[in-house]
Amino acid sequence: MTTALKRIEREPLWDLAHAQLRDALLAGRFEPGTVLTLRSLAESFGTSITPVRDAVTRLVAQGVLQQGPRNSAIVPNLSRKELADLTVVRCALEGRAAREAALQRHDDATLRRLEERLATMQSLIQARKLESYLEHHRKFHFGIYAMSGIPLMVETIENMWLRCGPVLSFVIPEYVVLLKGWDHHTAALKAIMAGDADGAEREIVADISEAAHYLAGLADSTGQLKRPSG
Amino acid sequence: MTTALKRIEREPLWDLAHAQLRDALLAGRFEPGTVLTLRSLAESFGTSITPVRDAVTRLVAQGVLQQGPRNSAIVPNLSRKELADLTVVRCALEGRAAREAALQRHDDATLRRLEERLATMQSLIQARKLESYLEHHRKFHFGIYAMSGIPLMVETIENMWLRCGPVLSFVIPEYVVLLKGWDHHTAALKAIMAGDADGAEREIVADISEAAHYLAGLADSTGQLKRPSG
DNA sequence: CCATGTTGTTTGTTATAACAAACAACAAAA
DNA sequence: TTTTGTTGTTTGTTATAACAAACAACATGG
Repeated sequence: MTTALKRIEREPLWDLAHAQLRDALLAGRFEPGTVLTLRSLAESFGTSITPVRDAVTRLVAQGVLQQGPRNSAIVPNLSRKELADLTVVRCALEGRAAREAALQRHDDATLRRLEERLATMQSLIQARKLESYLEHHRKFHFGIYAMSGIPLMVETIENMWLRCGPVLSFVIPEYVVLLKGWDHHTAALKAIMAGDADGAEREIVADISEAAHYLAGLADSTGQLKRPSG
Repeated sequence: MTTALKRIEREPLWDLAHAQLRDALLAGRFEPGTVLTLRSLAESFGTSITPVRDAVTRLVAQGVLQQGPRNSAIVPNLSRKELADLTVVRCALEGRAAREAALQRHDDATLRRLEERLATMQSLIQARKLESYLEHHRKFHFGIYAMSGIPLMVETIENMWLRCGPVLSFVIPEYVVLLKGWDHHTAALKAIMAGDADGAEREIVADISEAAHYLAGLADSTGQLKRPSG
């Protein structure tokens, strides 16, 4: 039976605020180092401070926002060391997820969808549509991780991506255009389809490591990552 | 210069509530499946609902508490599948942490402290002081993970431990007394001291896997983990 | 006896106000 | 000029009240 009536769901305001902040962080729309004040956020959302307080509390608990002095929430500015740490954790997690994905059977529809997305990504790069490329790039990675069949894994990896969200936008202009990581993506997918667990893990780890190595080059003398001025 | 005066810091009420709930969860003082209502928690803490709301929001954001219908917070009851997922993630994370720990040099004081703790754990088992054994067991594991030099790793692993906190108490009566996992602990520490990365990872993974295998045997026909009646 | 409608209670959500700590600007004294 | 004290503003914290949805108990009608 099909539901004739649409399900009633009144999403709480703090949930909407949380999602909006989350997307803004992931897209790099907040300059690293910015302090987010409850009242200004409340004003921009058109609500009282109570819902935005819940949202910010949640973000801080997830480690997405750093808590500065006086429990203020600031969008994190990654140092070279923090980026290296993030890379180690991401490699362990995402490498393992790719391995688990390779160990399981998948229906053709799922695999074909990923192949199509890969093709889309290539054309988006050549068309220099960088912002929508990043969206597909993200969905490609998480499409693989979802194939592990471990929701907790996906959730944890998502948390790591959120943490490097603000600096992730730094990578757009130069790195992506050079098709860096392109071969790793195709090789990883091919390995998963072939059931090659070692290969899948190796390619994903290589993809992450190389991107991190590129990003590390953007650090200044103090170790802080900076957006390339070009 | 040494600070002559102690730093002034008035911890927020919701931080205290968060810590108390966190410890109670980790110690298994809440029966899995219990729904935590804001007003009852507020009454037991002697505060208004605002601080406890912040604390609960944080716990839910961390995945420590599950959110049931009507955004209510319930202490999670792990299924066999969720335990298996948790085990995969923990092995990837904690195995890698042990590996990183083995790759670095450590001062003798740190290593000796861990050896002493290991001895303490053994005597606590033989004296059947199970609850304080678990405390030392936890500190031993995290002592190793801290030696990786990666705070993010420690933080993420801590999150995973929190998630299996409620059922972790199930393991106390029988498993620990049998000295299961004892050899893995000593072997892991020895491997780290010898700089044997492969061995360190292997032993930690074995420790986690065997405990998980034991726990999985406690699942009922529906897949829910139950406290042994004995 | 069962189904249905009503009502009261419980519970999360949101807004608002009062509060305290921190910070910035400015003024006054050395 | 520099330092110090004051003041006003900003900002997170907490309590409280009003609100709405969900649930349970009970009553009512078939």
